[in-house]
Amino acid sequence: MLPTMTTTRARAATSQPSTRERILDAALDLFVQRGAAGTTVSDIERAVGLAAGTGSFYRHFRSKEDVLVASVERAVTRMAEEVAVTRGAAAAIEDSAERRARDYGAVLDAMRQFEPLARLVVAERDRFPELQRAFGDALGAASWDFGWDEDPAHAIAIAALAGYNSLALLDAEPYRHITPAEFIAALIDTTTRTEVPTRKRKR
Amino acid sequence: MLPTMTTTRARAATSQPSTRERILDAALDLFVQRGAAGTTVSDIERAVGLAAGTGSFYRHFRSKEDVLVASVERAVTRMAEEVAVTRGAAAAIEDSAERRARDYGAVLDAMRQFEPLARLVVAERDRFPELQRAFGDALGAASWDFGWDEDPAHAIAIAALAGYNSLALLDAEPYRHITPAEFIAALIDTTTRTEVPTRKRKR
DNA sequence: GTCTATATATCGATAGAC
DNA sequence: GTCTATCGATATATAGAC
Repeated sequence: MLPTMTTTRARAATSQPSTRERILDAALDLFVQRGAAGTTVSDIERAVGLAAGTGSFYRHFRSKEDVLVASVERAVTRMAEEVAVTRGAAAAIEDSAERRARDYGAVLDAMRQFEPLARLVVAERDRFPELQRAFGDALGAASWDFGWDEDPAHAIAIAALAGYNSLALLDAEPYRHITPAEFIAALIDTTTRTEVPTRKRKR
Repeated sequence: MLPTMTTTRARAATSQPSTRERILDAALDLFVQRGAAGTTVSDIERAVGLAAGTGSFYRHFRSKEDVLVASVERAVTRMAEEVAVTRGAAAAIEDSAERRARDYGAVLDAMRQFEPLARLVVAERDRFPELQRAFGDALGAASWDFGWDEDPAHAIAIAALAGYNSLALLDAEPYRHITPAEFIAALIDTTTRTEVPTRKRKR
């Protein structure tokens, strides 16, 4: 309401990010890398060029927990927006196989980006339930939602992408030696040859 | 070599676990739950019934990092042995579909067990590279190893199980509402209808 | 093998000068 | 908005009595 309150918004229109925003970015990096408990306020201050150990941080946030929640919520929202755009572009493609390849590629990219953030949320959600809620909202906004009964094969494909991502991250064999393109191609091939209009056997 | 050195092994044959072993168990639980940095030596002491704040812990381990590495290595080895046994039992089944269902069930169970440990390893592997090595060895011992070129459909199925596991853990839709049995059944169904000896079209 | 007591360091956070 | 200085709480770790 007061004139001075417009500072943040005014600066957002210019080039240089405010110290508050730089703290949000740097803090998230540290939280993801070392965990919330493993990150000190001094670390954050040092990362944004403030003198470590002085409480300069507290002119921008009320506590370490405050910046944890704020930074995760911001990052999760941003990523969800990007993913929705990328997947939307892929959805416009005509050819069926090509469209799936592009969509799966976009999904896998999104998972790669989301994964460090997801790890942080899972690790801290007991202490900060807000994080879990923000993450769930973001998944919805990213049009991550789809039915199981309508298309189980698609749900399985998405799960396979998620599994490939985390297994490759763990350096597990053979996934660490398979490229994303190879995996996606095989995935489409495996889940495609079912387009038979005839009813199948038992059950 | 000395007579007093046999204490640990001697007690292992009896009923009650030594304080050292109780520390290993309790510490791992805490590390998984709160992270390494979020767990204090006092927490560990309290969890095993020692007075918190006194340094009794240090009569059994030289440091917190010491018990972190030791507890993860022990747990990872134990789990790998259990998994190998369970999967071995499933491999003896005659019927193909039934064997796959049992094997996938065993794999999924193993993933559920391994997952908290895997999270801890991924979170701390930058600071403790030994953990990553121990985890990799365990994956090998658990007969987690298989080829991509020989059977990509199987590799995709394993990835799908891993993805289902982590997505359900994230409370993502629709996976949180699908039971393991349902998912496995659909997975087998999807990756099965390909047993056609005839060559398929293009490429 | 467990406790008391304590050394030493670091953490989150605040008050106040500039 | 940033720094100096500092408080109070808590952390790892050690020495020594029992």
